[in-house]
Amino acid sequence: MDKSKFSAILLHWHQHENTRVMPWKGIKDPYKIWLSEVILQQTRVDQGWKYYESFIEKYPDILHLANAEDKEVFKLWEGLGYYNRCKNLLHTARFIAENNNGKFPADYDEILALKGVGPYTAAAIASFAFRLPYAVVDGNVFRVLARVFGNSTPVDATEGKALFTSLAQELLDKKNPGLYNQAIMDFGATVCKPALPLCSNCVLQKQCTAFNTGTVNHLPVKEKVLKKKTRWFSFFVFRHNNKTLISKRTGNDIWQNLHEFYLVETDEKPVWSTETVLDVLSSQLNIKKAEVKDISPLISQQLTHQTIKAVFVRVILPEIPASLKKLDWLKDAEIEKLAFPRIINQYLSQP
DNA sequence: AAGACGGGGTA
DNA sequence: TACCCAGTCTT
Repeated sequence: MDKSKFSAILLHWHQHENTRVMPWKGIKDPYKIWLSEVILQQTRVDQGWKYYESFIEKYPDILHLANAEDKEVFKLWEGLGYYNRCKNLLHTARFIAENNNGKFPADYDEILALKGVGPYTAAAIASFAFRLPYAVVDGNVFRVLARVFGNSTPVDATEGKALFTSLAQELLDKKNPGLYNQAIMDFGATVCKPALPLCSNCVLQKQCTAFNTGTVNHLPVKEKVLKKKTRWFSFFVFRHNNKTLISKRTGNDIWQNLHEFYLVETDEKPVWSTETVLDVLSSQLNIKKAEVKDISPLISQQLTHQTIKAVFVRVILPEIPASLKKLDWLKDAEIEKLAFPRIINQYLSQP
């Protein structure tokens, strides 16, 4: 592949054949670019689209976001996953509001230093909003470059990341960095797709090493294997006087900053009956008076790296025991304002 | 360098 | 089910 022709072919394709439309495409407002890029980290465009629109509607500029309450912003992020993105989003909005008078930094290194902004997002903001010559390297770029240049260096290791970043930077059209970055990502997403790429109709077919050697389906190469585990959760839905016990998740675990019911995690599948539940309540929480309303069937949720299997046990407490007094007991109207993991919302939305 | 972090689409 | 998605942060 002739490197000097690569960007020209891509830009030509972008101008004449690329019909991909997105609400943030072509805009220059760094706040909106930043927001869209954070939402799209490890997230499909279709999935992030609605979230972007509701964020822009509610927080049209960075000061609106900076002044929002955590609870409200997390509720808007609910369901999108990778919730630390939301935490960092708020942190950065407030940082820019306080330290830079709400003005987004226009320098690559300053942008990269922001929390939640890595090399990809910094290059995207720098090129789209400020026309700076930084090449984006995301999953699309890894795939397109690995195939076109027939490079089987693993993209998920340090060497491969450096190699493809350097190659991307070399190929970047320095006069149109934003346009070029947009082009290669759209190309990767719509033509040079992970599965069933549209090679027969590809403008790079003649120059593509992978196509010419029949290795399209073997590139890019990844070497890391995902380890999966299964976890067993028992959520106790404690009710007392129309209030429910709700806690906020903290610590180094999934769903940080989201809310949940009183959780007991076990190493094996829990086998609950009214009797065993009452035993556990008595021995662990010193609850002597309780009515076990019902025990849900096992509900399963597949995450990327773990399978969650959860049971929900509804318990009516005639009085709040000392062991649970300091926790938050909330009315339904308050609960509706909080963000919950999908598996809990799934349970709550059941008839 | 390796692991952790969600939820959904596709084959 | 396995893999991937406009990646980043922590250990």
